[in-house]
Amino acid sequence: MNNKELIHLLACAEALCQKRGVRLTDQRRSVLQLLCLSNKPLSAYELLDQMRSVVKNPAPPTIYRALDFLLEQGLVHKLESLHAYVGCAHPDHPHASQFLICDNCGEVTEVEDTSVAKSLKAASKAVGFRTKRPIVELLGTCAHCSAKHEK
Amino acid sequence: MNNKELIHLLACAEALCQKRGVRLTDQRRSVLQLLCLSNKPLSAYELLDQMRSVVKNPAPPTIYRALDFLLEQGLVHKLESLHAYVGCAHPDHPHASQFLICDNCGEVTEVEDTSVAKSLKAASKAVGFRTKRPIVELLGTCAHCSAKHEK
DNA sequence: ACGATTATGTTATATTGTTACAAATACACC
DNA sequence: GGTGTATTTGTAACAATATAACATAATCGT
Repeated sequence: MNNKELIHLLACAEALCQKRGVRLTDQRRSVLQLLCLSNKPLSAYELLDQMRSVVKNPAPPTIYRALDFLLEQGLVHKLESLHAYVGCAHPDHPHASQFLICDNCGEVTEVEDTSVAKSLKAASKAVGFRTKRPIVELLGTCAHCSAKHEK
Repeated sequence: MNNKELIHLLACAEALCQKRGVRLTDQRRSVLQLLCLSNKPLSAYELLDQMRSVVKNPAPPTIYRALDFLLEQGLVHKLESLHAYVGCAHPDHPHASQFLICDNCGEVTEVEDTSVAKSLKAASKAVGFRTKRPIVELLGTCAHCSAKHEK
């Protein structure tokens, strides 16, 4: 994400929190910012390292609390299969996304496929299951790496 | 899983490994057995505890190696969101499954929905992504717990 | 029987995440 | 503005999950 995008996203996050009556404190904003500036998912402890340039002696709870908040507000996502976190690409509307995770270059793409969402809904409805949090992470090879490997 | 089912599943696993020229050793079989007998997912360390009744001094690698093998052979699945493992319900054919995980009672149901598989395939194909391992875990409330809660 | 491969034993350590309690800050209300 | 309350942050210890490294043992093909 470039600088202009970051500024827009932070403004968006700010507005969202204001509207909801929750506080986007300095620490929370910093964590969000670090995630958005990174071009790859960051683990909690990578975030912890990077936070040293922002606060004096960050400890694990510092990060996990900020992450908990941001996850609740839908501003970041957790990638369960990587134990890592990414900034949400579309924080302005609630959504169930899917993640395409390239195990070659590490690139992660967030997509929102309505057809996937629909079929998941149908499958769970068929057995009376009420989904609160759908986790969809596809591990594989991105287009770029596939092409490169075939050369 | 009841005893008869377990015997069938172990025989099936045995045959599969034979066919593939890989070894289903005592330890591996024990881990598979423990997972299949459990009515809920087990963490690696729960397995480790239970293995004490089978081998003298099991250490983490004992379990993780067995799990690695069983995962490779498709005999067990890992639930990324729970850090836990379950015996595969249909080991005899390769498949991409989805898991419905009840966060109330802990029940996990493995389903194989072709419509979900298809839409995931379409979504990834659209961006040139080649999926090797699809992870689909729906966290929510199972039918039984939903009904109970409404009473 | 021999050498090579595969599996296991053992110790230590890395990584990820939580608990518990104290101090500080922000907020609502008077 | 002061006061009590709720929220956020600081800090230390620890729990849970997973891997590394290297030694020993079992198995397999020849």
